[in-house]
Amino acid sequence: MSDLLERLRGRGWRMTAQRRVVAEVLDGDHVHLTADEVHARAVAKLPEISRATVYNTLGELVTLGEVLEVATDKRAKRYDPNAHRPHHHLVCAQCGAIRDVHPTGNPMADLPDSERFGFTVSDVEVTYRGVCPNCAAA
Amino acid sequence: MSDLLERLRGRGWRMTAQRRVVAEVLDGDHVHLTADEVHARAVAKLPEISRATVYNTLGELVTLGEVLEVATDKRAKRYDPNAHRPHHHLVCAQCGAIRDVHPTGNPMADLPDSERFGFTVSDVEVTYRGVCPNCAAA
DNA sequence: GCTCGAATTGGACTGAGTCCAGTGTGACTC
DNA sequence: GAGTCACACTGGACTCAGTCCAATTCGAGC
Ligand SMILES: [Mn+2]
Ligand SMILES: [Mn+2]
Ligand SMILES: [Zn+2]
Ligand SMILES: [Zn+2]
Repeated sequence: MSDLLERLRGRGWRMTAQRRVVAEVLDGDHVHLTADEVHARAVAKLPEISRATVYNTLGELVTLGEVLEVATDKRAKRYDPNAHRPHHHLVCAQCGAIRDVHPTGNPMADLPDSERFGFTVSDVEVTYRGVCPNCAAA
Repeated sequence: MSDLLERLRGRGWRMTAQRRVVAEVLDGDHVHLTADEVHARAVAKLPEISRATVYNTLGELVTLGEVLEVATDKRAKRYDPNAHRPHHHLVCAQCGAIRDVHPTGNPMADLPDSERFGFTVSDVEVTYRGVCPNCAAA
């Protein structure tokens, strides 16, 4: 994730301990944390970081296109650092576990003109739901 | 929508003025109201209906499978009376307008086993985003 | 090291939604 | 048509996610 910090510095981002910690927390694959989860993990590394700063930083990362907001459940937004490889999500309806998935085919092409109502369509978001192996075993 | 009331009565639903009004408000095509919008329209017909009752009734209709919850924007849930014809949504990124759409093809078939991580996948939700003709004109 | 504009802070605030104890009423019975 | 009572309704308090803001701190260029 230091390449992320590198990119951000290049874009004139002032580097602070708080921003570094938020970026560190958002590292890895299949990471989809809520803002409060990010805050909890950030506090473990930098005890006095505030909720407001976590929200500010997440908002900036989203604006910069480095992090995506995903709304897979109907509660808190989740923040997804995997912004550079387009993907969709597979969600466990029981425990909420989320995996990144890469379906074949192009759902955009599946929407005929007659179903576009004059909209200029620019984006598709696909969410698969099911039961994860863990929950199926229990 | 009186066929809806009929079905519900058949399932032992006690018929009250409040429930009738909520069902009336949720009539029509491309209807995707928030709970507070439903409440506002219900109040116009039955001034003293409470927010709690609107929430309760919407929750029951969802449980009974007569209404769907959709989370197209990241604010309030929306309630969709079009529960009996499967469909997806096309959302205007600017004004939030929502249309029901019926894409061709089956996105479920586009998720290979290797991308299922052992999940039992039962459902897919597709959201198209773009700009509606109204917003494009402005 | 200084300086100053940008970043951080915590606490108040908003909006969506839930919960609950007390009150009201639909539908069934006679 | 009145009586009953389980179920439904009410409004206000509460929770949770997120936003806002005035006062303070601090990174980085000089
Ligand atoms: Mn993801
Ligand atoms: Mn719909
Ligand atoms: Zn699970
Ligand atoms: Zn629009």
